[in-house]
Amino acid sequence: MKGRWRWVMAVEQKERYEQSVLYRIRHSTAHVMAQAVMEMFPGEAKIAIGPPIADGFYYDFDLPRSLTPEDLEVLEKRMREIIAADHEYEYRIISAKEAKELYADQPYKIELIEGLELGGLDEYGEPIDEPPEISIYAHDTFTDLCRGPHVERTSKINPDAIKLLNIAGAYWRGDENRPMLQRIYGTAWESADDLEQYLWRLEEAKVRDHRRLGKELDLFSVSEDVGPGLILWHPRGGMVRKVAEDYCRDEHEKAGYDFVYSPHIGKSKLWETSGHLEWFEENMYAPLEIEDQKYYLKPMNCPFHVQIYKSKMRSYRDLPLRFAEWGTVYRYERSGVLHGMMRVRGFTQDDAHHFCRPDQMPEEIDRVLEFNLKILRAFGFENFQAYLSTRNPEKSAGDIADWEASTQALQSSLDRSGLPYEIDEGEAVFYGPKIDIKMLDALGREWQLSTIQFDFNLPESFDLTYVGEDGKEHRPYMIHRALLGSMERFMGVLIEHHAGAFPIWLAPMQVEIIPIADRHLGHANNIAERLRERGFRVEVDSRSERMNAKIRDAQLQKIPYMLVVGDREVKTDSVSVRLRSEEDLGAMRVDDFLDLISREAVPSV
RNA sequence: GCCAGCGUAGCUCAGUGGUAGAGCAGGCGCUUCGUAAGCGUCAGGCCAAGGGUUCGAAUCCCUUCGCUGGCUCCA
Repeated sequence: MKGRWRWVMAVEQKERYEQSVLYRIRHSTAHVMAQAVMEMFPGEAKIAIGPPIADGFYYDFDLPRSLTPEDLEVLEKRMREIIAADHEYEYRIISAKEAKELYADQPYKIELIEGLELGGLDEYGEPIDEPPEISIYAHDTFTDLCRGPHVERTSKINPDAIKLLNIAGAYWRGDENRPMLQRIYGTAWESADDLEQYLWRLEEAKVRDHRRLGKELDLFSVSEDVGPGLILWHPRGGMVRKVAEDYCRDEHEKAGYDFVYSPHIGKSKLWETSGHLEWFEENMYAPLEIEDQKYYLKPMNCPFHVQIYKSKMRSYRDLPLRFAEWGTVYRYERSGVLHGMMRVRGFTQDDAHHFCRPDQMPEEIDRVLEFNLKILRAFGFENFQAYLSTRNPEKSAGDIADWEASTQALQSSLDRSGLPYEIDEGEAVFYGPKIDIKMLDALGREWQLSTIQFDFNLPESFDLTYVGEDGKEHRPYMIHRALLGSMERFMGVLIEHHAGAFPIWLAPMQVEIIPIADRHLGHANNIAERLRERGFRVEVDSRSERMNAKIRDAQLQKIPYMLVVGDREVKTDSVSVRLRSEEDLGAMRVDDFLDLISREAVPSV
């Protein structure tokens, strides 16, 4: 549903889609919808573009008034009539002049035609290679500037397999300085069953939504009184985070990282030197005045780690140095972009900075990439998409030659890793190119977790040096990296990925002990104690409720193990094990259960 | 930030100009039960906030705050 669906799909998948019947159906349905909208506002509707997207299509319009949900029903009804009339889609290649006459009263179309005519810009305003050819597709009263392809006739669209979904604002050509258009999103499938399935999928996605699960499982909240985009971690969410962090810290230690800590604010001079005030100020909060000095809340941890590096002379023998910190940063994000835990204003990065000699750089990138994947896999992630972000000409510091060399270094490392990746042109941060690893959320939106960023600018601007074998000063290279990204976003993605049923080692509560009657409480507490001694997270449901109710509640809380204890279990020092999958493992001795959970409550490998 | 929609009890929601409701959750009793909700009872609300229209506003209008879906921007 996101505009960037084009990049979410792998290239081959995208090409296959563009040749599919479904693609033509959706494209044609978009035209039918546009016709219905034109009829609703005769002479007043201005049409923009209407392409197929991942699970449907959209069309952008400039209209005299705002559309309402009721309008969608009217439009949908009219669309079915148009479809039923079985109009043919007629293709024609026309000259630019002819096209301009045809769309004399359609300013957006005129702009598109001029783009094609003058210099090969496609409908998104992006450059294209092929020589542009202007073509139109017409059916019934509607003629669209369009390169197709379409179905032959409107009757190829199944009237029971289309649905208009929602209305949204969208800037013309994605530029916030240009007019805001009204976008109608719709979906179209080959069969009513497919549509049904798709709608069901949307409902399913809502069930996995981390904001809903966050409430239901009591993991986190956002308080209006604290402020938007500021997360409060509840005990259960906090436990998941603690376990995740503990694991990561241990792994970092094994991987040769040092742990550092840094403050939340720093003098303006620091941020001037680092370039943040030049390049990142719009994301930084207003400074605090302390004794006539301006201090800024940190949006990144790097300048502090750089200062630690600079605190003494470094020898080539000391490198690489790897400073890790779970550093909490604050960034101003525009109010409309905030989204649960996924997009917030204060977050804790599992951040680290590597300082190394130029000759160590390739190995250092290889290592961090490998370490990165290992960590993500431990949390049950298998499918991610890597991107190589290249220089943004309008937002970059330093020499172009350095940019090229470092981009090349990252790319070779990606090639060596065998990880599939795509190039994100112009998406780099101001100080260097980066490798990003992204995950999809429940609704198919992608979120960036890991980032590995090359930096040749901070070593320069802070004049970082090490003494080489030759006794002279040399400039180290620097890598910024965050693997989980931010604990907040990671938690959000983790919740959705597992639909709230965390892997056993991460589950905030691992075992619920369910005594059948009060006389079984003693045995229940005894078992709980034995499990706690072994480091497991256990609680006894001692409420005056029926066993069924206790099971239901534990099930809803997605607690991995429910241990039912009644007369039979007390007699034999055993427990009846029920899993959250609803599987009933039957009775087993407490010691056997301890073996079971010890085997299962571990990170994936 | 922009376009649109929404904001009623802790949660999910009904109420659309005439005395604020339900279910769940919570408190208190009773119940002691074998794999997804035992029964009863009590309490809980400045209807997001502020202003206006009206004899009368949860309901209509305006402003602000917050949330949701997009757009732009980003970990």
